[in-house]
Amino acid sequence: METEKPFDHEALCRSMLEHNSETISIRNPEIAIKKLTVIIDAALRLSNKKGFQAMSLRDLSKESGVSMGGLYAYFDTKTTLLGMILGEVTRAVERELSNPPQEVAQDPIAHLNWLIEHHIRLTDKMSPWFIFAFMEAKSFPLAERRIATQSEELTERYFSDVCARAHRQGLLRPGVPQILPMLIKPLIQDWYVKRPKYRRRGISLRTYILSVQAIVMAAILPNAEALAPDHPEVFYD
Amino acid sequence: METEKPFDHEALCRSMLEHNSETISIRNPEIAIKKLTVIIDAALRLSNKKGFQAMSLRDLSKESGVSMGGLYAYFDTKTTLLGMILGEVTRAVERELSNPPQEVAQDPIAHLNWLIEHHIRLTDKMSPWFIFAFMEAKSFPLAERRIATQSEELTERYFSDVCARAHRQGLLRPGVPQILPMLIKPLIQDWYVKRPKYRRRGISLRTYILSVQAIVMAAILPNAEALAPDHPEVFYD
DNA sequence: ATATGTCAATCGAGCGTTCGATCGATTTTT
DNA sequence: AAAAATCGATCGAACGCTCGATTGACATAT
Repeated sequence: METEKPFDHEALCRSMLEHNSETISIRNPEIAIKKLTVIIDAALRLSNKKGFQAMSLRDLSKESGVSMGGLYAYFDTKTTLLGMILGEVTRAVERELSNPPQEVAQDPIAHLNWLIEHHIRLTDKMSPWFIFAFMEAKSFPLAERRIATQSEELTERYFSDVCARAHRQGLLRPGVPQILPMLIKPLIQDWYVKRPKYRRRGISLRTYILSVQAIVMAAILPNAEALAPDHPEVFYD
Repeated sequence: METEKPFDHEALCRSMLEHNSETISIRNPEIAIKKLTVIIDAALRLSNKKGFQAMSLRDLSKESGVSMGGLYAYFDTKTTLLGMILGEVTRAVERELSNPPQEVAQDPIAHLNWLIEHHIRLTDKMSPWFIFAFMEAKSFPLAERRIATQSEELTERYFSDVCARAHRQGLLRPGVPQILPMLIKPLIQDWYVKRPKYRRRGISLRTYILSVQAIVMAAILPNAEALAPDHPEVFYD
């Protein structure tokens, strides 16, 4: 049970502590990480239920079991708390998607499939974080919104770069929409944006990944056969 | 300029007044519609900027030019205001998508393309309304959230029904993901969810529609040629 | 071993402000 | 003159945030 999640909140909060050491007044790292985990956990739960603005610090205090004043040992402003969470999301995306294995990086098609799979898996493991970043973005203060926009553009560049490479190598069939790289992101996002729906319908993570890959491959590959893979349960019979 | 938008807010607010006559205390319909239009217009503008919860009624009063007390002649609760807007969105979807022209309804493929085009065009004309319904849904009270969920499921059924019909008629190629109908919605939603991005990149509505159609057609049609249409500027060369 | 001193960590009452909602006075329409 | 519509002062509750008081674990002195 303890090694279950490689991206559990505790590990993320450790990174969070390192990157915000000047605004967190707690000196003992063990205590800080443990409590930060509880606070962030509660903050994501409340935010994703009613929105960050609508979450009062009294709500957060009650949900986390940390007093009002105690909270302010971990952030100096409600907006700072927002920025801390947001920063951790963008760091995770960069960390996980910028270093594909060598054998994958050489083949643009394999690279694209790798990006799709790992991006979905990342957002799955960190879904409360991504839901937060996505749904609250519009109400961010200007500075924080810029970070969110740049992070979004970075993600898209992963897709557009690999598509451009595939195009240069003549791997695309005719009639691939130029904005296809922009449309991969919403396909990936739906997994965490509407997660309850997919859970309700019994769609597994694996099925979802295979389906998105199949759609994207169908959109770009010249030979239609390449995309009827060996997972029949995923597709129309 | 006056006949520019078939779904201008005034027409929508007229429908809104009819469906909420018991909670609106203004007796003169002309006055009511005119003022309701101003109020809803301001409410959508403010909500989509900072979130419905974060929008105070004082903000709304200032933005709309209607006094605090005046607002309460049009709704008895802030939540009621939310429900009024939401109801109008679901009505519009049903009104616009449930009656395809006869010649389209007979061919599932044409029907699917028709649904994609008209759904995108509807959300484009009513984008503030759809942004509101989509972004605020999670913070709705239970009753309002149910309406939103059912509306979402209705929309999806339009797509899944037509896909099922295409499948029964043997029009689908092998390897079409069973969850494809679920994934059409996010492709459509991206147009209004991330509209500033598409505007920034100079993507036209027409290009967007053609691109989504091309991706979906590529995903379901057996012959890849069918999807290299006569709009070269939309696609990779 | 016990007593004392120290300070990071925690707490919750209370600050000024703003919230959703109310209502009697006033203006506009009929 | 009566009715309809509009206004803005007003309310108690709740907001983000501050701050002085308290705790408890550990180092030092006895």
